[in-house]
Amino acid sequence: MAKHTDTPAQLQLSQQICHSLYSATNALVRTYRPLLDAADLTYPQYLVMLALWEENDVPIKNLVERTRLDSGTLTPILKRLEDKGLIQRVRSSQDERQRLIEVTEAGWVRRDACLDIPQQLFCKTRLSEEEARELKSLAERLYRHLGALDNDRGALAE
Amino acid sequence: MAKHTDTPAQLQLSQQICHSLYSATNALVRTYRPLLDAADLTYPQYLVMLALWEENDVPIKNLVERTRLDSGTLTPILKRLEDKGLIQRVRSSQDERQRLIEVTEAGWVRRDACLDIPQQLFCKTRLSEEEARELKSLAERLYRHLGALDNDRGALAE
DNA sequence: CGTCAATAGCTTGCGCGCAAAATAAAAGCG
DNA sequence: CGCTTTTATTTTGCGCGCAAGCTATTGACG
Repeated sequence: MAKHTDTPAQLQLSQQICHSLYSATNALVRTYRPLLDAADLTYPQYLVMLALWEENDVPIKNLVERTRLDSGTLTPILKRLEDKGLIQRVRSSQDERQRLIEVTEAGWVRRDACLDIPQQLFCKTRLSEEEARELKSLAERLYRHLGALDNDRGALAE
Repeated sequence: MAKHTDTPAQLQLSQQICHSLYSATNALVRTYRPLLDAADLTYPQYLVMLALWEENDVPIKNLVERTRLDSGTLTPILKRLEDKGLIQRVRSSQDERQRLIEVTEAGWVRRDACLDIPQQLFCKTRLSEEEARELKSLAERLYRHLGALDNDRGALAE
C-alpha cells in the first residue's frame, strides 16, 4: 500500500506536543524506577506516600485531589500499600462511607529511604533550575486548563 | 499515627516536577479520548497510525524508534490495529525475523477522520503557540537527557 | 560449514489509568 | 419518618508500559 498523499502538516508526529510530553513522562517514570526499587515503591505508590507524609489520616477523596489520581486507581494502590504495611485504611466513625488513610510506623520509617530521591532524579534530568521551573509551570498550566478528573465539560468561567 | 516531623522540603508534593508532568500528561490523554473515539483509536494507537501515515511498510524496530514505545507494548497494539483492519503485518522475505507493517486502504481512509483532531486538541489546551513551543521543547530536552527505551546506563558522552 | 552470539519480535506478569457500573451509607425532602 | 438523591468508595473490564524471559533467524568467526 503506497503512501496516498503527503502527510498533512498537522498529522506529523514531530509536531505533536503530546507525543513529546507522553514520551518524556514515560521516560521520567522509567528513571524513577531504579531509585524507587530501594524503597519498594512504584511511582504512583510514591506519589500517594508523598501526599500522606504531608497530611495523614485523610479520606480517599482528599487523596484523589492531591495526587490527581482517580479513586478507581487509588483503591488498588492503597490496598498494596496496606499489604506492604505502610498504611492502614480505617473506616470513619463519623461517616461510615469514608475510609481514613493513616501512615503506620513502618510508613514513616520508609520516608527516610526516600529523602535523597528527588535530588538524585533531578540530576538525571540534567535540566537547569530555570528549565525545571519553566517546565513545571507550563505543565501546571496545561493541567489546570484541561481540567481535573471528573471535568465533564471544561469550566467555561474565564 | 501522628505526623512525626514536618515534611522535608524535597518531599513536598507541590515541588515535584514529575507530578505536574505526570498529571498533565494523563489529563492530555483523557482529553484526546472523546476526540479519538470517533476514529475508534486509543491514544497510543493513534500515535502508531501517525507514524505509519508518515512512513509505511517499515519493520517494528522502526516504529519503536519513532513512536518511542517499546516492542512489548507495540506488539499488542499492532495486533489490535490489524484486527480493526487498519494495517497488515507481513513477514519480510529478505529477513524472516522482521515483520513489515503496512497501512491498508481502510487505514488510509481513517486518516481523514483524524485531520481535525490536532487543532481541536490544541484549542482545549488553551496554550498560546509560544507556550506550546516552549513546553514541547523542554519535554524533548528532558526525553533526550533521560535517554530512550533501552538506555541501561545514561550515555555519558557529553 | 558448524557454532556462537547478536538481532527482531513475541509472550508473560504485574501495576497502573480510567470509564462505567455496583454498593452502601448519609442527606435532603415531602 | 419513608423515599429519592447525592456522596464515598469499590469493582469490572480493557488497554497500555515495561522488565524479563523466550523463540526464531541472521550474522560473525574460526
